[in-house]
Amino acid sequence: MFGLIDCNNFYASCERAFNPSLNGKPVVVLSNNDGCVIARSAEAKVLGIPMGEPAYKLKELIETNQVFVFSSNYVLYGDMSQRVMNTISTFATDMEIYSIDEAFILLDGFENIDLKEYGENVVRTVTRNTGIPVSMGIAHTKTLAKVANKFAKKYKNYKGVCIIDTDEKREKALKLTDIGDVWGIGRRYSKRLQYYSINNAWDFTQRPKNWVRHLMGVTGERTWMELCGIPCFGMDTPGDKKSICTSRSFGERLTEMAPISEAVSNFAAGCAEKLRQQHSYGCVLTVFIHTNPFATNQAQYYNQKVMQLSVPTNDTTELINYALRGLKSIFIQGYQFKKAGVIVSEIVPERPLQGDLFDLRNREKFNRVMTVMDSLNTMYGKQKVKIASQGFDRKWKLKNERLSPCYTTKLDDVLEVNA
DNA sequence: TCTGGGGTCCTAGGACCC
DNA sequence: TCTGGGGTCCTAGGACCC
Repeated sequence: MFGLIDCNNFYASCERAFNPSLNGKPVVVLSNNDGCVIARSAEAKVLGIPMGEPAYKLKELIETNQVFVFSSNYVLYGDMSQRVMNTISTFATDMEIYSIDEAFILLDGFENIDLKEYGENVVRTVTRNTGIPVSMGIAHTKTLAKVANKFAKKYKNYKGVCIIDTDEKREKALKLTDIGDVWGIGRRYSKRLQYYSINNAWDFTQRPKNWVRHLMGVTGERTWMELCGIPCFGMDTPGDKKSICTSRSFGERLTEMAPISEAVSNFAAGCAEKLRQQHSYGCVLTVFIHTNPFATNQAQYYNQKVMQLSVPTNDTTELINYALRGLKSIFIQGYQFKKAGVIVSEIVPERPLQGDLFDLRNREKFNRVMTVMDSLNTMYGKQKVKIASQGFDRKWKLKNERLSPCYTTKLDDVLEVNA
């Protein structure tokens, strides 16, 4: 059996964990740049605030209902996620962290254990240890565990745990699950399936396998089988990233090269750091810039430059160099730029490294520089040491006017309790 | 005025090889 | 008039996830 533990309204719950006055109140968390809603507490959902809605469209609704609004604080959420995962890991020998707020665990050898009791214990313990409410779904396949998890969240008297372990329960659950809510069926397929009068997950399983294969390929076929109780997905051990992207929308529109160069330097540096963390090198670097696609009355420009690196690298200085050269080749004066980014792809392990016969760079030396830089930044804080082109102006910086404190990672932000 | 950021996998078709 | 059979690799686009 697979268990899926998923945090309830994760980002909103993180904000609440250290600010209990928010309990029972509507809370929303906004995306970078305070752009759109990416998390909502149950109360905010009741108010009809949709996921992904731009914040400015909700201004009135937010004011009249006294919704508490937060900029996203990924440092806090990342740290809270680790705490949740640490607790879950004490309950299982095989665990797969699937995203920032959910994890699968393998329930093998649990034949003589009361799964309901076990699940309730997991849910209770995680919530007690971290302050984050979670739910757990248990079933024979990952996709069914996902379905079970939705019911665990939906019905209070389940005490946060739902188990689908018989055909009767499976049929009942699938009949109550909209086709679009199935893991692996997104907006497009859900629309196409509805065209064939498939409205819920049960309808879907009643179609012949070949028909599904024809319409949706092997991925659809796998989902079909999983819903029928035949496992297609095992526990995954996520390997190294195959592409790494760092990109941001700017807090204000930029027209000049200088602040955009600074931003792009920082994005390249971010990619380099991520590469070093997973002990990989990148072989291709892409840099892109574009104007604001929503501003339809303005002149639009999008361009990107893809560059093959002469030697695979994870060196910040080298990647910044490429990125800035690429930027220079695509930047045009006269546009209001809104976003830029750097993507590193064709990622290979650090060793063995294929060198370049004519390479003049002292790679040993630069490697040591990077190692020292990383260790200084680990010890004294992010970006204590950086490359000059990363700059200090930060004209491109994000808008985040409603940022909560970093309660768990910054000494100055630690809560004070008056007793 | 104001609309996020980061990933994965699969498939079809074209170009090429013998 | 008639034009084989068997492969690989790459890329763009489409779908999905959180």
